[in-house]
Amino acid sequence: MVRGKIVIRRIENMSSRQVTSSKRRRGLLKKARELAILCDVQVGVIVFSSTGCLYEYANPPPPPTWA
Amino acid sequence: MVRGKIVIRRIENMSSRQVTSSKRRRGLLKKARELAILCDVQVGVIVFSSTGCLYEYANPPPPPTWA
DNA sequence: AACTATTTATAAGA
DNA sequence: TTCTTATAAATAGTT
Repeated sequence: MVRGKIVIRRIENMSSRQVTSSKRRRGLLKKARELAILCDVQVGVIVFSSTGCLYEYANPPPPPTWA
Repeated sequence: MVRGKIVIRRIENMSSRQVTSSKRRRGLLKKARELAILCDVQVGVIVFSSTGCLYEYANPPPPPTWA
């Protein structure tokens, strides 16, 4: 995408795969947050990293109307 | 972000909110797919639109090693 | 739905 | 891993 566009294919080099993973994970969670706020929709994102860590985003649903 | 940057705040106009929602939803799902493929991680995304539709992306987990 | 001017995301490098 | 920077990608406003 940047200094030479890339092809969407598994990155073989492990260290660059991890670097890309953390960068893109941040981007994905940010986009999820923006979509939820801008458009007032419920969004959930989960990412299980290869190191066994869980990263997630979820926005709370609106309160029930009977409350 | 584009012809005048925007603030991340609920879009009040309903029709533009819906347009933005569908555009950004597509972008989010694409990013999720790219992260999963490039970095070989498990990703799940769900979006509940205000019209009651469900949009999702999930990549299958790797097969169990004992198989 | 298509276009396009800009902003944003990000690959590579430091 | 965090910062920089050049460039690809996403997208806000318009048509």
